[in-house]
Amino acid sequence: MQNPEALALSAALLSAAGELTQRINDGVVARGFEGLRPAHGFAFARLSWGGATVTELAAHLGVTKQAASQLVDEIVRKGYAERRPHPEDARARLIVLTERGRACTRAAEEAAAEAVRPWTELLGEAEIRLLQSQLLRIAPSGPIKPVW
Amino acid sequence: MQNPEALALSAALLSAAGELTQRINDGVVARGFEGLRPAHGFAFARLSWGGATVTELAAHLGVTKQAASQLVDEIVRKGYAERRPHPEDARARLIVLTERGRACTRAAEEAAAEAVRPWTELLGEAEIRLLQSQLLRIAPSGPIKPVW
DNA sequence: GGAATATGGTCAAGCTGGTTGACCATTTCG
DNA sequence: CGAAATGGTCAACCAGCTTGACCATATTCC
Repeated sequence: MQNPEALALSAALLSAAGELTQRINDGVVARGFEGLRPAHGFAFARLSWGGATVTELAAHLGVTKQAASQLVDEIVRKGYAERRPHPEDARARLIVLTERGRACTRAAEEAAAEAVRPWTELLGEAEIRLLQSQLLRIAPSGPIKPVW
Repeated sequence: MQNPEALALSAALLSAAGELTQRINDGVVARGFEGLRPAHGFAFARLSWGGATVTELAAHLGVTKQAASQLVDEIVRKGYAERRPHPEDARARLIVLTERGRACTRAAEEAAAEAVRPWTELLGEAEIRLLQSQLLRIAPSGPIKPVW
């Protein structure tokens, strides 16, 4: 792949990612969950799988544990999650989603499906599946970081 | 496409985009251009096509013109661009890249090619081309926004 | 032509979301 | 047991953006 092509690929990837994030967040807000930013969505994604500690969340989001703690403050204050004592470590606290938090996660899934739909119409079902499989092979499993 | 799949696709897309941004920026820094953030790269991309006004840049980046003006201050101070009087409008100024700015743009192209290389090895040349064509069809041409 | 309005740009102040550094409670290791 | 490591929070600070006010030049319209 030549240089300018690689840059075009990168720009397209970033542009698509930004658009998608925006649409998902808009969709979540439209479903009645206010005061949320995309970062909260990524936190929910991690929490929905059995909860997590602040430190685990920080690693997942690629920020300091102080920043993660602030974010947890926020979603707790808004009723999406709660801090419980950790069952195996008295130092730690387990952050778990409330029912409202789980409802919000489902809303995000719906919004994502809705956001992807125009792409499916554009590329067709088969190509979307291929795209997904390519991206899954490419995507690192490390922390999810903002694009810039 | 079912809900959880759409979310998985989104996560993969965002993850890949974040990783790519990081690598390109690292590559640019490694080539000796310091003090730059990914946002600067997107500004350069717009400027390299004949320059732009602050307002045009702001629209391209999806920020206020004040924010764009600050960003221009920065890259001017660091020697990547300069403000010239606009040839057709005495109110406006045309921001153009300096030779150093163009060199940095070339470095970004190299870094992008380098960042994409492992993906080419993973998927093969043909699939990468397909991926690019899919993304180009999907990507909106609107402002480039951060992923979250 | 000239007043009214729109547009390009900058300055200043403030907010938000992150950082670093210090600290306490608890756990783990030697 | 004591020392070091780990989970978490508090506090102070900082970068990058926003809003609001303002000036200079262009454009519109009578």
